Amino acid sequence: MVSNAMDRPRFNARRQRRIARGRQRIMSAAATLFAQTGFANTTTKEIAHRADMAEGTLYNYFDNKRGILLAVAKEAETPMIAALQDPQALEDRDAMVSMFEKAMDISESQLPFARTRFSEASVDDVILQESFMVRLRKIHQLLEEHIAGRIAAGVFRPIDAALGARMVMSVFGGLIVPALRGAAPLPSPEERHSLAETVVDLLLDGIRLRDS
Amino acid sequence: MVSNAMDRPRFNARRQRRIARGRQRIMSAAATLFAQTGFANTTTKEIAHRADMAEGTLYNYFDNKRGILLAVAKEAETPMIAALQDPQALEDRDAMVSMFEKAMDISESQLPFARTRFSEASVDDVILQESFMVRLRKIHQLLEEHIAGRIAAGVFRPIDAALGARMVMSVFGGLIVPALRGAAPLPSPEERHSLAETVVDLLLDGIRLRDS
Amino acid sequence: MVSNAMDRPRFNARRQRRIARGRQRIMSAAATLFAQTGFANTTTKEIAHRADMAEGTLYNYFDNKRGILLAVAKEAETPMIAALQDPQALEDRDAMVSMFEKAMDISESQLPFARTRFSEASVDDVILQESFMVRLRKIHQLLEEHIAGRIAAGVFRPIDAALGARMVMSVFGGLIVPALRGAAPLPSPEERHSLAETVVDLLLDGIRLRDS
Amino acid sequence: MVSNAMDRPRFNARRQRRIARGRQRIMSAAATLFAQTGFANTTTKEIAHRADMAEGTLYNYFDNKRGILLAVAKEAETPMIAALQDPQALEDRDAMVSMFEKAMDISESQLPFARTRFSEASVDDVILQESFMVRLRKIHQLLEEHIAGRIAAGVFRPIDAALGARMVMSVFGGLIVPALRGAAPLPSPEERHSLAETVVDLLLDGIRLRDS
DNA sequence: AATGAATGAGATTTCATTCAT
DNA sequence: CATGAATGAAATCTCATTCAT
Repeated sequence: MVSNAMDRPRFNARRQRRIARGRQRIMSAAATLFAQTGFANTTTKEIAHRADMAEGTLYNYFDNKRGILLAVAKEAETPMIAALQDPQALEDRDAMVSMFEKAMDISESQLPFARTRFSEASVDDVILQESFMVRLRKIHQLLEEHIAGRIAAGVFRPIDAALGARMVMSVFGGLIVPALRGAAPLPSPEERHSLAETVVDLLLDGIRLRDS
Repeated sequence: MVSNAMDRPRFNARRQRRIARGRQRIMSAAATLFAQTGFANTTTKEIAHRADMAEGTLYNYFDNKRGILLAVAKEAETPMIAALQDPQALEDRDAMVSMFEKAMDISESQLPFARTRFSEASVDDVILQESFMVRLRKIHQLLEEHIAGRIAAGVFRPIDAALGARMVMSVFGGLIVPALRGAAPLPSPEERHSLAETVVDLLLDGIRLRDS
Repeated sequence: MVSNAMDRPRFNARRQRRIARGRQRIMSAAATLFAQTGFANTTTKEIAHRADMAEGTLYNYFDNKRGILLAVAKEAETPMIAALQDPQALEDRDAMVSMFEKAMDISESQLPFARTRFSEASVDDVILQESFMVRLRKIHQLLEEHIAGRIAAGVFRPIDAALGARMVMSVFGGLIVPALRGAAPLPSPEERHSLAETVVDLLLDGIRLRDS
Repeated sequence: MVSNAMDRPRFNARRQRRIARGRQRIMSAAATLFAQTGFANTTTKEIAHRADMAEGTLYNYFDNKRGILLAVAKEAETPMIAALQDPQALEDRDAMVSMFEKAMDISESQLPFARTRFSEASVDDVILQESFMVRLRKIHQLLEEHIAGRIAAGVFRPIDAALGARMVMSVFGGLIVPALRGAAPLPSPEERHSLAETVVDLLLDGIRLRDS
């Protein structure tokens, strides 16, 4: 009310930052809890407590509890896609190893977000479609294109590129899903490298055209 | 009073059948709903309605709602393990194809049970441990032994058998998990066969010792 | 329908006995349970189980659960009143001792009935009025008359007979209530005698006219 | 943020008052209802209605219905023990009269609490043990010591002090229990005085060493 | 914006009673 | 008469959301 024309922009910038910080605190708290016991078993009271604010304050940042879930699910920015968007991703063995390594590199702080998205996708249609499938399809498409290219280049056997992509994704899934399910801890960088190498070797020697 | 000794068994048999029918009706209704929207989002009212009985009747068969969940999770009898217990499972290409085919053969009626177990494992510790991990470990162990045998026989490359088992499971997971997540429909028998064949080919040509 | 005029009476007699036996079994089971955990915390299922019959069978003998309670409360036939109705009850020290002794003589099998009546009187108006107060008032009246007689005979001090009666009842209550509350075990016959003697001595030396 | 150090205490004080008022309102409402119809026959709906709040609000103050009961039972602060702790309690006739008088002085507002504790003790083990018996034993012990002292001083007859204590408690019970049971109204101050006087006279003339 | 007590709709669970067998 | 599964009304309890401060 006292603010004049000059204050606004500054206020707004600050305000934006403050709002962003608030949202972040909430999302981080929520992600951890969602990852542990699931969305439905987490109360807004718990989220507020972990975010160190009052229950009512949550509603200054989100419309409702589900809004927090959707934000958490969307936030989860795994480096998977980045890794796969690299046009060199399947260029040669080392590139593939590097790709798997990077794709498995989910930071401790990102894990709850990824877990939440993965878990709640089986229960929430919006998350399944807008957050989960969209990414999977994107990855699938990139992989398919890469593989088609390698086939055209005479490096891979002339298989169904779509199925090949699915195969690669499966193998990657076998590496990362246990951690997302909470059934296994996150692999250390060393474990990631060694896993990636072995898996790529096994994959390649099947997928690569054999010279005999 | 005189014919008690004879009546009891008959009464019990009838009673057993009636109870089994009741339990089964409830579990079947519950499994479908759990698979669709998750345990926490399914109300006892919905279960009762779908099982065509009064809400209170549920409690003549189960102690509480979670009791239904546990029964559903335990019930899920996928043919996976049976398929894998076949000592011939990895004998040759055809045996492997057949194994994958059988392991993917989840009937429409069993699917909700399997889905429930798969989904709720990430939220319910008892299910995760007693129902989910137990089976996974069993499968893993069987595969590892099979693979170690093939390596000893000079058929497979001398890789880490444990990692090989994980690889096979990953590939199988890539085939079946989408259906369990509700992200894809169950594959038809034909699709199963074709999927199994391609996947085995890709797997084998990596795992098989290359001559020349 | 087949029965003729001669059968009826015999049938009826047998029937009466059978019915009486059934009621008794139920009441005995119920009294025990009511005494342990109270009427409201006892389920018909428990009563039926303890009476070794099916739940539905209860309703062949009683209109409803409360009917069982009322019957139990009414049944409780403590020897208190009988003891007090003896015209000699307060005649001399020995008679008084004997009276207290007899009045405390609640058999193990009667205890649950007495306990139930005592406990539920504080919650159930019908029991309070029709089963509890009626008896208390009767006892009070008898005692008052006895005491008035002793005063007239110059044996007791010229006190308010009503208050004297209340005093005697209080002392008796102090002896028996703990057992009814479940706070103390039933006194053995020896304990009863010794208690009665001491209590009477204490009572008498206050109530008896002192000769100086 | 600046004035936090100062605000907190004030906030807390206000909060304490508000909470205390809430708890008190609930306990008062509950005590009245429990005293009338018993714990098991009182619904949370009734309690909330009488406390003039929504049913759910109860659970902001207590974990569950039983929590309310326990709080009510604990609250009941009868002046009995205070009266008995007076070292002069049995000093002479007037002291005894005064003691009984004070011990009977249960205010109208405290009565439901006392009634609840008395009634529910027969059904709830925690209340019986932690709330009821503890106090009875305390009273008993104090009385016993007083009496032993009077005996040593040659004022009372050389009786068993424990039994004497029980006797005093019985007489007191006879005075107060009817009110606790709901079988009689609370005595007015005048009635209390007159009752105490008569009862003490009767007690004393038995318990007091007779000169003659 | 922040607070957190109050709300009330809705979920789970209990259990006396009925009724078909 | 006996049975016990089915019923459904009612009780307890949870928790996302609101709102006065």
